[in-house]
Parts: sequence; structure tokens; C-alpha cells
Amino acid sequence: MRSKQPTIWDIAIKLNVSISTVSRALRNAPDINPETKKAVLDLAHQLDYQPNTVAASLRKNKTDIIGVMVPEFVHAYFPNVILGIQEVANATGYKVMVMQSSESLDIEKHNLQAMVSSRVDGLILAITRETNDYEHIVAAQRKGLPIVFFNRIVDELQGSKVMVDDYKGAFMAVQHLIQTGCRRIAHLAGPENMTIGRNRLNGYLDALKAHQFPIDESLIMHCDFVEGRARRCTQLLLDMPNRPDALFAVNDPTAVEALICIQENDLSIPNDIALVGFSNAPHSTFVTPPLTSVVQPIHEIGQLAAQLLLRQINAPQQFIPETHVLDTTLVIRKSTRELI
Amino acid sequence: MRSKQPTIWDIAIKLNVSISTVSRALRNAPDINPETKKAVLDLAHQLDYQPNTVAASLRKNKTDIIGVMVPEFVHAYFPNVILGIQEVANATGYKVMVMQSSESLDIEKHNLQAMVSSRVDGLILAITRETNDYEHIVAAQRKGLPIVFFNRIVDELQGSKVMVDDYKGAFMAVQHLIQTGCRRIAHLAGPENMTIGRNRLNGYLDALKAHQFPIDESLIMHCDFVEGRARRCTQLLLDMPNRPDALFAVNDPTAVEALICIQENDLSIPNDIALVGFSNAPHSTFVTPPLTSVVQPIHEIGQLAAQLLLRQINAPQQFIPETHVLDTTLVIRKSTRELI
DNA sequence: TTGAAAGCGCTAACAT
DNA sequence: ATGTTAGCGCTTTCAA
Repeated sequence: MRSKQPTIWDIAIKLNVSISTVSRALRNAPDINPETKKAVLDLAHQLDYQPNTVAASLRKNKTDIIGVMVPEFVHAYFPNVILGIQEVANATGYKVMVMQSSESLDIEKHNLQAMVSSRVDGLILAITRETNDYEHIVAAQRKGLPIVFFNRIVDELQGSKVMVDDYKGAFMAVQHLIQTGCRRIAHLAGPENMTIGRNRLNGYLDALKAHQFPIDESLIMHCDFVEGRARRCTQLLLDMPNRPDALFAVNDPTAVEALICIQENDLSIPNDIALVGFSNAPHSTFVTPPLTSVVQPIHEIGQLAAQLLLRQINAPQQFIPETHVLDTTLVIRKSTRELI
Repeated sequence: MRSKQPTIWDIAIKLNVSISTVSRALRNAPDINPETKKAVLDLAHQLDYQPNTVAASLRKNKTDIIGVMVPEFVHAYFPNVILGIQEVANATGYKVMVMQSSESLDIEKHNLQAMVSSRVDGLILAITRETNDYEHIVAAQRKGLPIVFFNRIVDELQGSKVMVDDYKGAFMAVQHLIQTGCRRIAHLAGPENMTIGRNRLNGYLDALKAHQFPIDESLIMHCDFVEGRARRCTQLLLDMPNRPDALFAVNDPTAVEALICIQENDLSIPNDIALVGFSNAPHSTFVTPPLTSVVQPIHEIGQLAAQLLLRQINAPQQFIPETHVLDTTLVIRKSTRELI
């Protein structure tokens, strides 16, 4: 059904010049007569000529597309990262192709193949929670695909990485709970094979130790980003004979599940149970009570990842991967008690 | 930096066959010797050959990519629609290229050009709130680009459209407010040039009329999807000498802004002010109180839009645009009063 | 069942 | 400053 669109050939014929002249004019090459150039541009505009980037990509062996794959984008975190990516991509003439793996390793593999087949110039990737075999990723890297990782980071993979100071954020969060009088602090944890889960857990543990609190393993629940699991874990905690008086959640969706569960049990936040999240999202502000949360520079994560990727794509030689750690801050709202 | 990837030519040389044979094997054409085919597939697998879809697209004049452009995707509505789109696209071998216009007409135009240049096979589009000139869209259609519209729909544009029964949803919402004892019902409205805004407004008006309520123009506030405006409009309503006792919001983000504003004024929901949203999102469930809202089949909207687009893309002849209207239902939660 | 060859629209030497 | 030409990797007639 697609009617044929004008090509440089059409323009060349009408203007009685060669296609290379047209091509030069369109890409404003230096060696061209301003008048011919104007004629070409005018006609191109008149015909509403749109260059066929498919052809250009094939010829240049470069698509000017960067791929982005995330586990999901219904929570606000990933969309906001993508926003940051698109910002720097568009500013430099790149397009962004977004895919999502739905936390499924199979889909991740399939999408990665599609990205490779589409010959994206590079990829910004947050792996799924079930990705424990990295051969498909390493294979893509062997083919020369530059990949920048963020959020879901594992030590086994090489490449540039953008992370936030999870350890410090977790430490501050738990310390704040301690300073506001909480005594039994539970942790709704993430997957331990990811640095994001491990570092936040370590921050939790070290904060307890720093204040001479005992470590109670039964207060550490692995929710691992699985939807619905935080709710069940919270219920288990609430049902304990001596239930905790505070929860530190590995991220905001987890915290929100906990919040709903606590309220369903007719307990009050923060008086019965104090609650801290780790901000994936601005929406932590409009639950009731608004969530005390560790805030991370989401937008900047995307921008930085894109910048790193573009540097690598355009690197003349071998590019040495960089790991960047961005700062986190604790924002105190109403889900934790007042300082004593 | 990109190392060259294997091509059908590499395979052909090694197997001492022609590239057309390799091509046939790879696309499992009917007329090929099973043994040659197996040899090709084995070698392809061994080399980790990934077809260059850029080249195939150029040759076939078809990219197997469908474009999606939305005004934003940080609220849950659009991501969920995209989920539905990706589902049917992936099932039929299409890839999805997502762009967002950030509610900016300029970006919309720019992105649309990029989509055309990338030669996407079709586009699923929700225009920005400031798009009041449609020439760029019509121009793309003239080039033969099939476009399916959803959510942000205007009468002036031709093409398949996926909508929900906004009128009925709004009518039910307002009727429910009336039946629960509300007497002064305000409307936080959307843009009137879009059917989404107009139909919801009409539902509001007709529900009032049907119950012999007077229409008070000062209770209709145009928030038009502009972030922050709902909050200010709500404040204006609350400051009125005889303030409304109920608000019907054009969508959930608008309702959430109103909710925050009402609570900041120390008024109670639903006793002082009842509140109904129009569901763009599942998150209406976890604000406090959970929002009574008109629910629409978000996922299905995406699926249907994709199906319509694919039908049009693969239509042998001229395709006659279809408009589909999906049903809405009122889900009663805690932001409205009990039935009397 | 296979091969030869043309060409999709563009870029980039190279030549003039 | 402009033209000629050879591909990029693939699909698809047409011929064998």
C-alpha cells in the first residue's frame, strides 16, 4: 500500500545534476556551490523529500539508533531514565529504540537478537531479575556491540556501568530509622546476585552494626522485585510474635506494597511501623502518608548512560569501560517518625 | 569500532553454494534441498549469524517496524497501552519503535519526520495537547503511512481510531455522585478540541440535566492535561463562597492533583468533597482514599490499535479506516460516599 | 533445486 | 564544484 517516496534520484533528474551533488547538498558537504545547494534544498522541500535512513544506514554501516532495554516501564523509574536518554540522544542526532523484557530472560534474549539484527549502534541495558546466564550478552559484546549497564548490575559483566550509591543511601535510611526511635528494623530486600540488592542490604547491615543493633536474619525478607511478594513478606513480618517497628524497602514499588499491607492490618504509619523506600519514582510523594525515601538522580542516570554510550560508539580506538556512581540523598517525609 | 558481522556471503563461500541458496535456506523457502538447508542453518548458528535487517528492509521496502508516539510515558496509562501494542507486534514479527513528544508540537513534528525517514511500516499515535495544526500528520498519510489514532482523537483527522466510551463513563461517574448525595458537582475538564475532553464534558452535562441539576459554568474548569493546573483549579473551586461538594476529574493524574490539593486544605474526602477520576492507571488504587474511577481496558486499547494497524499495513487494496469504541465501567472505591 | 544478476537508496572514493 | 562508479547485504526474478 505504501506509495513510493521521492529519492535523491528524482531530485537529480529534475535539476539535471548528479545524485552525488544532491547527496552533498542534502548533507551540507563543504564542496558545493551555494546556488546548486539552494536549488536542491528548495526542491527537496517542495517534494517533501525525507531521506531514506534505511539506505544510509546500510551504506554507512551505522544506524544512528541506540537501543534501550528495560525489564518494565509501567513504574515511573525506567520511563524517567529513558527520558534522560532520549534527551541526549536526540540532541546528538540519534534515535532511541525502546524494548522491554517483562522480567523474562527469554524475551530479553529475543529482544537482544532483534537489536543486533537491527544493527543498533549501541545498547543501554537493565537486565531482568531472572537473568543469571550472561552468554547472550557477552556474545553481543563480542560482535562489537557497545553496552552500558544501569540499575540491574552484575559483577560478571564487562562494560560501562551507571549506578547510584546504594550502600550510602541504605545506610542513611536505616540510621534515620534508628535515630527516630525504631528498634526492630526489617528489610524487604532485592536479589542478592545484583549489586543493587547486595549494596542496599550491606548498607542496612552496617547501619545496624554501627549502632550496636543485633542482626536478626528473620527480619530480612527477599522480595526480589517480584510483584506481590512484598505484600506477602510484609504480612509474615506483621504476624511475627514480636513484629518489627520499621521497614526498609529495597525500592518504592516494594514500599508501596508494604504500605498497603500495613494499612490493611489497621496499623498506623509511622507510629506502629515506620517505613522507608528507595526512590524509583516521584509518586512516593502522593501515597498517604508520603514516603520517606532515598532519592536518586533518575534523569541524570539516563543522561549519563547515554553520554557514556555515545562516547564509546564514537571512540576511535578501544574504549575503556567506566563505572560511575551517582549520589543519593535521604528525603524525609511522613512515613517515619520525628527525630527524638 | 564495530567489528564486521558475518553475512550470507560468508556462509555461501564456506559451503560452496550461492548466496541465493543461503538466503532461501534462512527464510525457509519451499524450494530448497533439506540437506543444504540444514548445512546452512548449522553454519549460521555456528557463526552466530544475525541477519542484517537493515539490508532486508531496503530491499523489501518494508522495515517490519511499527512506530508509536505518545505525549509522555511517565504515568501508567501510555506504558500499559504500549505493552498491549508490543504484545501483538512481537507475536507477528514486528518490532516497535517508541517515541514521545513531551506534549510538544515541535517534537511531535520532528519525531514524525524521523519515523518517516526510518520508514516505519505504520504508526500508532496519540497527539500532544497543543497539536491544533494537522498538516504534518496529513502529509505523512499522503506519503502512504498508515496511522491509527488513540486517546487523543480529533475529528479533523482521517484514519482508524481506537477510543473508549468516554460519554458513558462520564455520565455514570456523575450520576453516581448525584446518587450519593452530592449537590454541587464540579468538573476538571480536558481540552475541548479533543473528543476525549468533549465527550467526558458532555457526559457530565447530560448526567446533570438528566437529574434536573442546574448547569453552573463556573464549576467547569479546563485543566487540559497541563501538569499543575488541576491543583490550581481545585484551589479556585475550594475558595468559592459556596464551594462544590464533588469533583469529576477528566483523568486520574488530574484527580490525584485535586486529591492532594483537597487534603492540603484539610478537607476530607469524600465527606467534604467527593472525587471521581477517569482511569489512566492502576495506581488510582493506592492513593488514600483509593479513587473511585471510570475504568477503561487500557491493555486492550493497545492490542486493538496494533491489530488495526497491521491489518491496514497488510491490506492488499485501499483500507477503509475503522473506529472502535471500547466499553468503560465505573469502579467504586473510597473517594465517593456510600449510596443513600 | 540451484545460480546469476539486478537493484533497493544512499555514501564516498576517485576522477574530471 | 560536479560526475562516475562501486558497493553496503539482502531479496527476487529469471534462467539453467
